[in-house]
Amino acid sequence: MGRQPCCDKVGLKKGPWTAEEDQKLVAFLLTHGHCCWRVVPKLAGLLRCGKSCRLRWTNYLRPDLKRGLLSDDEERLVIDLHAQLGNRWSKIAARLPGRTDNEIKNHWNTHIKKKLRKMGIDPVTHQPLEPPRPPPREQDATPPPPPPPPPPQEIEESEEEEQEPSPLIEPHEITAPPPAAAAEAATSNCSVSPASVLSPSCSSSASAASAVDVAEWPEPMYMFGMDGIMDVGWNGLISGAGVDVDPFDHYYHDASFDDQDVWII
DNA sequence: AAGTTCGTCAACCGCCGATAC
DNA sequence: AGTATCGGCGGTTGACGAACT
Repeated sequence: MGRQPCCDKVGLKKGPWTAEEDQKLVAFLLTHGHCCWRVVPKLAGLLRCGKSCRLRWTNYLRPDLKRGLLSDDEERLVIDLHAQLGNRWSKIAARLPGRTDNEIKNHWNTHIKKKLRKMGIDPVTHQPLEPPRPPPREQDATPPPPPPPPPPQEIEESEEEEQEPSPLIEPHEITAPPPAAAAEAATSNCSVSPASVLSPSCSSSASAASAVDVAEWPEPMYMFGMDGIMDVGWNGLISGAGVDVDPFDHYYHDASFDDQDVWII
């Protein structure tokens, strides 16, 4: 006999989260924290499985999350860490406070990977790509496979554990901004007011989740002042003028992107 | 203006190690 | 000791908006 199932998968909602669901989850977690995700949806009054709640919280609702594009420094760090760690996004995310593995993974797949390819860098091996081959003749229709790429430089696990991880805020440390303060925070930064400190206990009843009036809770995208932050992006990075740090400058020092986002060497 | 293609990203899926029973 | 679930992770999907034709 093992543990109880996470969820019965029957009658559970899937797909995009609604504002009301977000409100319920945030209200519950900010009030109670979480001891096990399985009971969170039940206590919070959500028709979701615990796994879905955990994902929503860690990837979107967590108050310590940064939103917006990665900064130049963050991007460079992601590239460096990826060269060392490979697709271990959670390890990479641990080095970037306020960023999630999902966010970094998406950014890598949609932005960085493309840029590296344009530069002739293999995003997997971080080595120069093979130059484009001439059309194959009949004789070499089946060329020998290329030699296997060298494995990415691995960071020693022991060394990694010795290093101090980025101080992400634990659920029991999260402070809940009062709705009014949250609205104010939306215009400044993602800092939250130390109005209350959470306990990880989940012994209280679900009724306490209604302590935060749903009708007064701000829109989740704005509740922590997430949007509009760090909207720097590649335009500032590649335009040339006034660029101090280029994540790729250790690949090609005499190259840049033009206005059409085309790599110029 | 309408249709199509492309880019982005939130969310799901499935696997794995740890662990409760 | 064996079994089944939890929590976490990485890969993938699909909805949606923007850009293009």
